[in-house]
Amino acid sequence: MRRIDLKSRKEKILGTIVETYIEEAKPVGSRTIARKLHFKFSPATIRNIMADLEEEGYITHPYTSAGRIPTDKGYRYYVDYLMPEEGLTPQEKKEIIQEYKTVEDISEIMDKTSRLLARLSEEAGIVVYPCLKKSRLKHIELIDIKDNSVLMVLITYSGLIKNLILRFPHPYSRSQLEKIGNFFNAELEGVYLSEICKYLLQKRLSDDFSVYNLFKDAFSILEEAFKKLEEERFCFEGATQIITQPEFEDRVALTKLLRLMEEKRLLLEIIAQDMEEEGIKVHIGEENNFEEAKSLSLVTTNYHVEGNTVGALGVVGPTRMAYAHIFSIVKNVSEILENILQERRL
Amino acid sequence: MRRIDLKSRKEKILGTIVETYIEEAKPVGSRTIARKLHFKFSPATIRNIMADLEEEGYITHPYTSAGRIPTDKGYRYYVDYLMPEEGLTPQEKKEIIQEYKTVEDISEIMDKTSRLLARLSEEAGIVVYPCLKKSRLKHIELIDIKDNSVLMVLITYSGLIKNLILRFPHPYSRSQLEKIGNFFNAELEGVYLSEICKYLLQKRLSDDFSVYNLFKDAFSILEEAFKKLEEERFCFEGATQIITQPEFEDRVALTKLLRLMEEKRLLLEIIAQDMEEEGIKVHIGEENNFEEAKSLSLVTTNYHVEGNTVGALGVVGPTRMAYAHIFSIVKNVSEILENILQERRL
DNA sequence: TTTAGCACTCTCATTATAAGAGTGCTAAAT
DNA sequence: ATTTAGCACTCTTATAATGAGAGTGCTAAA
Repeated sequence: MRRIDLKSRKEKILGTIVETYIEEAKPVGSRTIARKLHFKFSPATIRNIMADLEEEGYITHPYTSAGRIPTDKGYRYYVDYLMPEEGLTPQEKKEIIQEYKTVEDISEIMDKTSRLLARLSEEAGIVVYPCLKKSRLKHIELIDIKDNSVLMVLITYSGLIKNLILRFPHPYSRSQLEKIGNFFNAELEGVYLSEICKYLLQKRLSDDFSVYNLFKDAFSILEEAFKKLEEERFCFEGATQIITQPEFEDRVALTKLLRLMEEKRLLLEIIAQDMEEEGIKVHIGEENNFEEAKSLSLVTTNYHVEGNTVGALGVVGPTRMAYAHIFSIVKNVSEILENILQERRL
Repeated sequence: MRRIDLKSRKEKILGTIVETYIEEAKPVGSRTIARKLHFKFSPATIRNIMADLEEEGYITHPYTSAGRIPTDKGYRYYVDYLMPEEGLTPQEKKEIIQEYKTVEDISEIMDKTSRLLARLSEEAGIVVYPCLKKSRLKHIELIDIKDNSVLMVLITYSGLIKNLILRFPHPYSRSQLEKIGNFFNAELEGVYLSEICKYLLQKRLSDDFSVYNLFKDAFSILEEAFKKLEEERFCFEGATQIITQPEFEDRVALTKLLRLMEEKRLLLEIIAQDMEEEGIKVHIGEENNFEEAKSLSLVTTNYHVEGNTVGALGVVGPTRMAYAHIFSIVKNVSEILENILQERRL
């Protein structure tokens, strides 16, 4: 949405309404605004301006004579043009450092990140695991575990480690496995995981048949295993605390929200769509395509390792959320997450 | 608690009160009971008996003249002596099969199990990961990943696979790693993971010094890594749906519950304590040691692989929960989980 | 020992009432 | 041409009052 020319006085009042409503969760009256603006305008003047803002669709009345609350359009204008840039408090920064102090494996990092987002924002936090497909292979190890089963350990340059169990139609001897493993490592090192199958298929036509023949009848097994890497995993934390917000005292709103919590995949879809686009994105209420999410807002961003977008994270809550603060939380947490992942790359 | 001699008429009435209250969530009156018992007794008779039951502490009044609700003692008696043995409906059995149809790695199994418990019981489900310490080592693989870092893959006979990253004070060559790996596999195969450190320490005094010397300065690293295996991981699902139960409309009760949900570790503690004891355990309300859990009940059981208790699972909800049904859910799900884990062992 | 009858208690839903917050409009002030 | 004060009006919310209903406990009869 382009910036509409709201004269600065109007903007100040809209901003005050939005911020006050975010804080207090109840309709904002003209007197309150006058006070917040140090009586630069009288309540009567403010009422006139509010009538204009309402006509233009930035705010509404819940009933004839209550204060005003922002509409989605109002929040959108606030987020795009009025929102101040906020930083985190030293306290919050300390909390982040503290949380990440003892992390080891990736699922722990994801867990802690989503908890952090939830706790700092006092809404729900969601984090999508770094996606393997966009990482380059550093090393493959094949370990014979039983009969026809082989454990394949994939290690990527981005520091991700993934175990896959392959069930072949017939057993391989240890020396055969070693041969295949060496072949894989020689041929596939540096290749993006998403490309591996394609790459192997091409090899079929190439020179080194002796090893390829060893596993070519098991190719479909490999293909299927690599498909597993496509699945997006994610963490979601804080559902319970967003339920206690006053907007969900209403039984209908609550039921909708609960359905969404059960079907978290819908949220994943929203957040995954954003992944391709750089920067922090905000989705406000009705802007969301899913019926269940139309009373919610999301603040999301993607995160990178070695310059590649590998995942996304964000905060989910009612449309009445502390956008400025949450913007800053999402920004900071994603940056710190990037640093941590960066340090772990191989 | 021993069976107190409640004459069978009393028992019938207590059972009816418990079951009706579980279903309806509101105090049960004498007329309702009379109807449920096909007017074998008049409401007046039932009132007399209820007065006795109340005096003995099995039921209470919320206020002078409402119906009765069971006390924790009442629920306890019901669970111990009155509860019928219920099975699952074919529908439910189908749902379980369906859920487990496509499972691959252990975290997926745990995830699905907790979701299953939550969905079937309409309460919250909790599952503790199989504990590695109680598994015997089948194979160790050491993979050089970067500078001083080595990936250690532990494979157990129970089919669990665990990756640990070891950061050594100095780098090892590939051939050194292989030597150490071979040594480990030769010496440690079949040893319980909890015993490995102790076992290696004993080796210090033994004959084969040449390999032991290679890593003995890194022993503390190993020790620390193995300590990681002690941590209990778990899944918890369904918190949102137990919040909607009428008992949590009260703001105070809700707050307590939310704190518990944030600090899920408390639940873990309860469930982990039960692990040592065989069979299905029921904890009712005040029986729980934690303040926050005193209005909740847990139905838990442990599960086994190869005869060893390796984990636990259960259902958490308000004291007014469908004990008979949930008992059956916990029993069936744990059995099926055991089968699945059993099939995966190596 | 069981049951019918009845007075009594307490909740819950409904209604009435008053206080309060906030608006919109009009007319005066700047 | 704006801005503001004043005021009537609207709608919510809290509180109290009321009555119906559910269910009890007790007494006395079956």
